[in-house]
Amino acid sequence: MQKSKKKKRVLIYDEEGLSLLAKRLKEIRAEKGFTQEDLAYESDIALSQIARIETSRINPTVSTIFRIARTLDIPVSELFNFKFQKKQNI
Amino acid sequence: MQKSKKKKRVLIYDEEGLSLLAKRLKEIRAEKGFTQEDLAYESDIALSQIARIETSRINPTVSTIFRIARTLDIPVSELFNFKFQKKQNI
DNA sequence: ATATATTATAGCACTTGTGCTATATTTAAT
DNA sequence: ATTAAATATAGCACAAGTGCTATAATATAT
Repeated sequence: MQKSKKKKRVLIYDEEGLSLLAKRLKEIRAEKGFTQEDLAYESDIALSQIARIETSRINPTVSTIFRIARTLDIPVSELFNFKFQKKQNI
Repeated sequence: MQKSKKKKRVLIYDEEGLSLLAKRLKEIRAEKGFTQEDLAYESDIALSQIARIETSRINPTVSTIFRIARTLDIPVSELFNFKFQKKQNI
């Protein structure tokens, strides 16, 4: 390589998983009759953050998901109750 | 307040959930016969990161967990197959 | 006991998650 | 059609996740 293109570090971002999680959260939240604002308020999570998760625009931490699960009063595994279809692209 | 003590922002950190996840990962990884290094290498995740997760010293993102689940060839929900005992302390 | 393998810690740089606030967009009610 | 409610976006500051590298501590073999 002539100009040693500085390799930009790519962090982990699992698009498929994130959008499946988003979908699952939207579903369950609706079932439970929570608005995003309800969930945000009762979980003490920013409303913008809830929206970001449900539109899979961020890669939340597990603690955020834990807190959501606690508020919705469901096992965490419920939110991850899906199957990957694709091979992961790193 | 005299000196308006600037309130430090406290981010979400679910200790109980994180240590349950750590335990679950350790178990499953052992069952599958992976060392931390195996898992790190095959998942393309830093070894130090795997260790940090298994000692619950960090709060990983869901994509990291997704990638681990993919490598271990298990449903993500397997890693979250536990129940909270405590009320969350915010 | 002593190598060897495995796991745990540490520090740094870089990237990104999160909270906050405000605003725009979409959806639902009337 | 208007209004109101709900959801989506945006930008900033700050905290923290991640990769990398090196080293320490612990467990396992021999």
